[in-house]
Amino acid sequence: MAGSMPVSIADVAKKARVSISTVSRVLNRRQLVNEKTRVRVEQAIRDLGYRPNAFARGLMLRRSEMIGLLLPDLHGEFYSEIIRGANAQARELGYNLVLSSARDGDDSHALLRAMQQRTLLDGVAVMVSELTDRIQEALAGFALPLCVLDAEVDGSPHDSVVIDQRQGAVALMRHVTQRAGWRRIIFVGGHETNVDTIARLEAYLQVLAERDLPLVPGDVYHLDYQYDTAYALAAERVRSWAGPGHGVFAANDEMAAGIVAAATAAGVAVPQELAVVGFDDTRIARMTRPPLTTVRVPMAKMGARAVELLCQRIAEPQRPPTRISLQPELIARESCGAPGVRLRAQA
Amino acid sequence: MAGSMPVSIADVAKKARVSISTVSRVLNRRQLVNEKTRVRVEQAIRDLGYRPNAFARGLMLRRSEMIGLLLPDLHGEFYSEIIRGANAQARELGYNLVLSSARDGDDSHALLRAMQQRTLLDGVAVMVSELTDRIQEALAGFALPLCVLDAEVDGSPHDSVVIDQRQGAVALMRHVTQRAGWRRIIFVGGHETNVDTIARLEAYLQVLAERDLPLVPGDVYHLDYQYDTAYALAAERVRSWAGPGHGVFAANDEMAAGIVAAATAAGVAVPQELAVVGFDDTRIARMTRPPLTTVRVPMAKMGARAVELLCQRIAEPQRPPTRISLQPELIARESCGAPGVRLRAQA
DNA sequence: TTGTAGGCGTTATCAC
DNA sequence: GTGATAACGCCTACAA
Repeated sequence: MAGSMPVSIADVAKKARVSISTVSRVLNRRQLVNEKTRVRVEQAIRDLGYRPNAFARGLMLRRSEMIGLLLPDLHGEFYSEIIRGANAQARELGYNLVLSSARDGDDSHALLRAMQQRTLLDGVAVMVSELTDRIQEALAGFALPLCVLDAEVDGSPHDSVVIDQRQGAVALMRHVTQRAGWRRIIFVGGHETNVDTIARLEAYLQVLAERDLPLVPGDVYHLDYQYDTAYALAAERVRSWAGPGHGVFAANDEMAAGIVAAATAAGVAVPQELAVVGFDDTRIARMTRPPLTTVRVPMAKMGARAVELLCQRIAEPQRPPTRISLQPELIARESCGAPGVRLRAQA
Repeated sequence: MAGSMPVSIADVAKKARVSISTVSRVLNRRQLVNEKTRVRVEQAIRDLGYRPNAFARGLMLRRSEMIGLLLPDLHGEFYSEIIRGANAQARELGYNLVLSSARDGDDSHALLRAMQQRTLLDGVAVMVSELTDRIQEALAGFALPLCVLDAEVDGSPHDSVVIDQRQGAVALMRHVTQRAGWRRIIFVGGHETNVDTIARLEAYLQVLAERDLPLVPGDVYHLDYQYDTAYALAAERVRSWAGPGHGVFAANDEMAAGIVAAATAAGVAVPQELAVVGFDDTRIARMTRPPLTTVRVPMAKMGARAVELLCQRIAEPQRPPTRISLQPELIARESCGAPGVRLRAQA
């Protein structure tokens, strides 16, 4: 079958006793070639195990059918689901997905540079978790088709798909204050510069004000979205947090689960002595005991829509920027202590 | 800055009043270039916003610095961790990672074909969960450097990194039969053709025989590795499974967690009335109540080592095939009912 | 319907 | 040190 030395279109042409262009036609516009010749060429292709060279092809066509997906991290189900959705949609549209993630020291800004530097990508979908100046700058000067996930960039000329975090977080906060009767709310977020944390904290402050609840600065914590860290913090603080009408708003389900586990381990009953809610509705929310009240974020959909937008722009570079806003959904379960609220079936 | 029309190396050369070759030399820093000319060229590059065309470059160099990672699925932490490890290692070695996964109808075999068809990949790391004839065939005739994950392919000429599943599963089975005193063991695996399930089932049978325990055909189930499916099955069967010395060996942690949850919901105490163990030691294992006894599979490491092997082969195509076997590790927690066994600290 | 020839943007091999 | 020039493998007018 496949010889070990690279076989080119010229080899096929010779073997089929036709010209190079005819082989090319067979490869691309099959209809424009005589039936008999086509069969002969196809036979030669098979015999030689010929595979068109994608570099040469790309050099002419100026496209690789590859798009990049740049994520701030790869840890946990949140990103995993985005990848899953993006991958499925990319395949659907005939693209391959090139994955990359900020890691350790080097931030997204450096990666953005690298991605457009000597790259074969037709475009990039990028999720930024912090909007530093350098990142804004990198986005603004980006040379490839671009789609921004999750972050709101003011006056951005790029396509973007965002979650209406504010709305979801407000709904959650109203639920716990109105339905579950929380009066003291501990906020446990990610890093202070994280865009998601910022949006959720804003909602926290807004509803606190709405309900005339005092803002206690010491009740706002900034961690890193990880289970373990939240567990450790809660293990230390949970007794001081506990009390009637007290609850924790964790900025994601992982941290919420860690807090529930730490509370339970410390003998603090959830939700009776300390209620807890999370965010994202990853699978861990249902597996926690009690199951977490949370806000469902359509992660896979977000990935899929971003890829879709990106591919549309690649196909039609001049179209006006589109912004897709995905609505999150309040998922009321038992960890918040609201009486008998079951908005949907639970596993 | 960057003009909108593609600027080539020729433009840079003209602007810097040098030849194309000199620009190329500046770019690749191989040979010495006069300091003054170098500066002039670099200035021109900046002024024009020149980025070398990766296709043309690849056409000459015959490499893209991209490697593929082909997974059977993208669902859940298992694959997510493999991706994470692979991505980190790829970056480390200067490669980009192109992700792909079998989805719905089209199996890995079709994907393998597609990947080498018109692709710019320097090599592919592939994880196969079923060793059908078509897949074996696709692997055997693969034209690119290849590294196989997880599956044992007899007499394979390829590099591979595998987990010694058998050994891990045997250790687990011995633990539950000897330390925890199980005498009836329900096995809940993935699909019958799944390579992991096969290995774990073999260990199950082996230790059953070792311990002179009867094999009850009705006690072997084949599901799909999902939490929900396992929950549903257990919800229905858990009362008939319960009993002193009875336990469930689930082939992954997700299913084990589902079974624990279903048992708890049905009022069957874990591990007193029904013990449960899982496999993989994903994070869910620690979060389950009681925490799961399981076998730790170094998923991220598996991904990283596969990429490493692959890149070594790309660099040195003629080297003899390497096979890396990673050892799993028994993690004894509380769900198995063994008395006071704590091999390691728990979160 | 098929062939010829030019070009895509690099790198590599020579000369100078 | 630097500059022509020939590959690399493919696509696509244009000609036949």
